[in-house]
Amino acid sequence: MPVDQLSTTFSALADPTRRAILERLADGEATVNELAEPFPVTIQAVSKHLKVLEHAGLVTRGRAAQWRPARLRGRPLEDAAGWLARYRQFFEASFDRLDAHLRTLQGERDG
Amino acid sequence: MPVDQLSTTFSALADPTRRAILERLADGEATVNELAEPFPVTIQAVSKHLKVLEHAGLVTRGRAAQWRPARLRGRPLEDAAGWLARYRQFFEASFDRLDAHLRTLQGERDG
DNA sequence: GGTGTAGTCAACCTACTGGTTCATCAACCG
DNA sequence: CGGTTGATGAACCAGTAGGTTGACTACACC
Repeated sequence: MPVDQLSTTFSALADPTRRAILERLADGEATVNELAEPFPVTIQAVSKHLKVLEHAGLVTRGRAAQWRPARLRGRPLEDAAGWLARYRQFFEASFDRLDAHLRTLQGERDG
Repeated sequence: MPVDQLSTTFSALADPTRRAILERLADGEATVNELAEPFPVTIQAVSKHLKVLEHAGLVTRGRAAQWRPARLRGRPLEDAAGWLARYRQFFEASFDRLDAHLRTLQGERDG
């Protein structure tokens, strides 16, 4: 029974169609029809997915004439990434190195 | 219909009990009874959660006498974090500014 | 071999999910 | 006004998820 924000977020991300929708929205806002185009499901199904994403705070909806463009909101993604970041020590090589590199860069700039 | 790895991972993370189990396992391996102790559910339910986590590749099980200790595996978490990292630009706070700053620096250098 | 402890299997129940179809609302356009 | 386009609402359905209880397997120890 997912009620907390993090559960809602991860749950929303657990569907490939919804992740694809978010990927599309990363390029800018889009209408339901535009979003539905690549998928072999009905518009209504996509509309439902958008409801889920909206409920999770991952998208907001605008209103322009008869269109209700969806726009990405990153906040919950940031929280999810924050939760995952606590397990960095269990990740293997590459990310660690990237992170170390970023820290080094930052250190050079700030120090 | 979550069949891909990422969907399986996010789906596994979408349950607060399972996330708590992972948090516990970050401190080292534990038996089913130890893992079940904090939760108001039966051992069987926790056993099921472990099955889900195992199926998602997030834990492996050992075998010592009648115990089957669970151990955290970070790999899928890394993949999930990798997916989320693509949305860094949509995060508001520090990372965003750092990123923008880095881009600016690079632009100055390259342009 | 019998008893206690750790854990899983199986059957079952309720609730939710992702999808459908059909109907409806809202806004533009001729 | 009437038709068309964009999108949602509602009812329904099959499958899955998370939980339970009860029975069972596996190992340890006397």
